[in-house]
Amino acid sequence: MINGKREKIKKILSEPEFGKEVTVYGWIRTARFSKNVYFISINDGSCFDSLQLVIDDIESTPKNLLLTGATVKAVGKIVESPGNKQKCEMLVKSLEVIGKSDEKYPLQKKRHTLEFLRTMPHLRSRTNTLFAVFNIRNELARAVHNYFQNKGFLYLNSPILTKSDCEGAGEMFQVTTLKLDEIDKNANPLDYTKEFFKEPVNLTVSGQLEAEPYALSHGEVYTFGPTFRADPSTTPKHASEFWMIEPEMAFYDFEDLMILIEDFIKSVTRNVKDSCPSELAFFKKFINKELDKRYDAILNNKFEKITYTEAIDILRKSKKNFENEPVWGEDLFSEHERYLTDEYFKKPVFVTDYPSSFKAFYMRENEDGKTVACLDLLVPYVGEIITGSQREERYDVLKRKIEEKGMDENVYEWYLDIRKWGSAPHSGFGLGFERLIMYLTGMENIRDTIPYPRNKGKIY
RNA sequence: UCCAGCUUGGCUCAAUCGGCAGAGCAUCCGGCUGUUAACCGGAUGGUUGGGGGUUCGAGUCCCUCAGCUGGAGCCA
Repeated sequence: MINGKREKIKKILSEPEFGKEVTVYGWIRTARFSKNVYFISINDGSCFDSLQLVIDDIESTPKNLLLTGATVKAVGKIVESPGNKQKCEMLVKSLEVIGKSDEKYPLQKKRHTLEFLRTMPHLRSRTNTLFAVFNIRNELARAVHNYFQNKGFLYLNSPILTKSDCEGAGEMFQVTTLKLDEIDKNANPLDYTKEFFKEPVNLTVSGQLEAEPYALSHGEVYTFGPTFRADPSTTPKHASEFWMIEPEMAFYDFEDLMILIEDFIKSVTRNVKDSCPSELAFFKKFINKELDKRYDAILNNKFEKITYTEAIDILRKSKKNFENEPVWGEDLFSEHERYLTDEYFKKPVFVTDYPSSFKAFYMRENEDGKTVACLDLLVPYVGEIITGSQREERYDVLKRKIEEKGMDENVYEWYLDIRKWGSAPHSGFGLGFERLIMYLTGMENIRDTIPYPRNKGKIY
């Protein structure tokens, strides 16, 4: 028995029982050797902080095996530490290297660049930075589930393989069992009779359309799963495979939607702040000195609400020299969004009621006939993290919009059905999980918030 | 897809006008009475991303290819 006799470092550090002899297993982060005593910091994965092992009996300790990255088993007594960086440490009675390392081990104890670490996703989670990122990611996931579960939302597993394209949410990955070099590319239309599903199927770009029907049976639902977009972008904010949280709620109008989003973001942010103090202290020290301001911006502010029309007005009145002139009827550019969040408001901003011309067909048409009840939530430094809207629940209006946008009505028959029978006002939004992680950790590249990132031209 | 920048020991970076490729860390050896990403002394380690060109001489200039990074667009 190993695990049954193993004490986790998290428990030792959080509730130390001085004088107790325990057995720990872990990986060497740093080792410091002086004449009469060795210090080894080990991490066992149970928490961000390491345990310091103090070795007095240096005669029988194989110093040359105590390399960064090696796995050790240590038995010893937990004592108060005279050093000021930790409150307790282990006086080692016996130490055994059970998994060797060597001089080729690529991780040094000094800082590496994140680009270098990206080349080794199988090892980088052993570094402080990535270790902390994935702890935050886990806490945030827990917080998301807790939030919706406590509110009685149904966790819906929307399909990964799907026929729907969510109308231009992004480029799709087509899934096929056919051998690409055996396909008759000249056939028009392509012959799908030999295809597995007998028709084209893609990886999902959004679970929203599939979630809406469940909102009209279960009232309040949310999805939380992987999403795939074959966009050619390789920007720090885009990944080909990322996770989205997509709640859909019946009997929520646009105002209800904004209240929920603000409460939700504040709740999960508070949760991360309270449960990951060691990680956040680390990020503040090494990644982003102004991390506190980001938490302040969310926790101690009412989110700003402006309409798209007001946003255009603010931008046009600003003295800022934009490369792209803000014009009503055209979408906001990145530089415009950045100005609003980073310079003008310096806190999260809802930009609402965009012109329907460049927004999706399912967004509910406003009384003016020109704009729709939609929102983007913009946050400082990261930009857009949420898109949401009240959904068009009126059968006739939705049908008209589908026609106007030149979409194939047959494909959306099922989607129209839920407006035909028992329709109800409903709203929903999509949150890019990794973008929130970026905001809450200060990490500047989405590839450093995903265990195994995927991008155009690169599958790590 | 477009634009810009970068590529030098295992890692992070220097190298002035085109003139002897260098430092810190890692590793190894030695030292140090409790260290904190320890410290002190020494050693090992290089076809300067690949290919081509200009030049007496190229890390440095030119062409080309590749990879990476950033920006734009698109989006979450």
